[in-house]
Amino acid sequence: MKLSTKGRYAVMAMADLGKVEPSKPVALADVAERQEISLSYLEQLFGKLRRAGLVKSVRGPGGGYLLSRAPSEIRISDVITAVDEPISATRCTKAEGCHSDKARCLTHDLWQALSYQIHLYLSSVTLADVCARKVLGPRPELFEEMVAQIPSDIIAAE
Amino acid sequence: MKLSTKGRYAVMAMADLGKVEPSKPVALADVAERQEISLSYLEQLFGKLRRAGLVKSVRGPGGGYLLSRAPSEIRISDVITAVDEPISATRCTKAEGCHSDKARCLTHDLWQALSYQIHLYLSSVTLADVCARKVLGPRPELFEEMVAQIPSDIIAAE
DNA sequence: GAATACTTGACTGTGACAGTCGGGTATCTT
DNA sequence: AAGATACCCGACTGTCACAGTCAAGTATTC
Repeated sequence: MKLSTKGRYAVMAMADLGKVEPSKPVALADVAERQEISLSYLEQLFGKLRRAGLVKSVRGPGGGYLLSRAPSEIRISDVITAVDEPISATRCTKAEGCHSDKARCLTHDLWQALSYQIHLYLSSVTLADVCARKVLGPRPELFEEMVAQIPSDIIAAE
Repeated sequence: MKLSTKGRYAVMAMADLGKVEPSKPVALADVAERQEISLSYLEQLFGKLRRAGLVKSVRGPGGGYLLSRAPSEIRISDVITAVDEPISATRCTKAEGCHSDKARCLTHDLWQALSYQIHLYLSSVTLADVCARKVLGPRPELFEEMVAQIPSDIIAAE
């Protein structure tokens, strides 16, 4: 199970934009330095973010990128889907396979439900939440329960 | 964002074991044929499942694998963590990085919370649930809401 | 003792991620 | 107009896990 850092880099960079005052473009070089991400790699990511309509670019000296909406109006799921490959957890397509093979469809439902869970969570958190350190999601009252249930090996240790 | 099919194969195979009567070993070759998974690949996965204590093996003719517990006592998260690499969504370790770099820690919290969400869901579903097609998770009443919120591009189309 | 079936390790191809490099284009400042 | 700034774009590379194959071995039953 792997959650790529690609989307994480994008969120880090977007949060960086969200923390300075709006209407002032931020140069990618500054973001790269503050977040310790390769400039060239950031350019790739921001190309996708721009095409997705999440940021606007200003060329020339003094230029850079700025958020196209308020941080509270940008969901983390928007950022993730803009830069990541789409979630593809299943092998059976709608066209074939699922009809004859019951067992495969059972897990297909499971994986689809998991995708929903992930997306539901990432949709519930906005850039503004991340900047304000409110990242516990739609049900903060469950956080203690969540932590208690997790065996340590689910998270890669050191 | 990618959810590997490795864990899915493992769940499919475990569900296959769960659907036949217990105490009768099932040959991997049968599972491979029913689930359309390479036999050699299945052998790899069941090696991990056995070392994790989820299945027991019976050697010799008439042998095979059987679940070491009742399907209702086996959580999907047990299966996933047995065969998958641990979830590693973050780059900053506890030892360094997180102290000086606030912005990185912000997304660190976010990704950790996401890992919790995923694990919470996968812990809430058992093998028996999968076999009985009850895979909506801890809050089935939210399913309609979930579906309504998902843009189609989050799931790889066709 | 032969057939069955698990067990193990080495090996290979593919694809996404992560990152680099080099050139280009638009725009502002002087 | 020139040049500096900074976005823009495509090609390229290394690494790693996944997905799968192959071959040899060991234990057990009939």
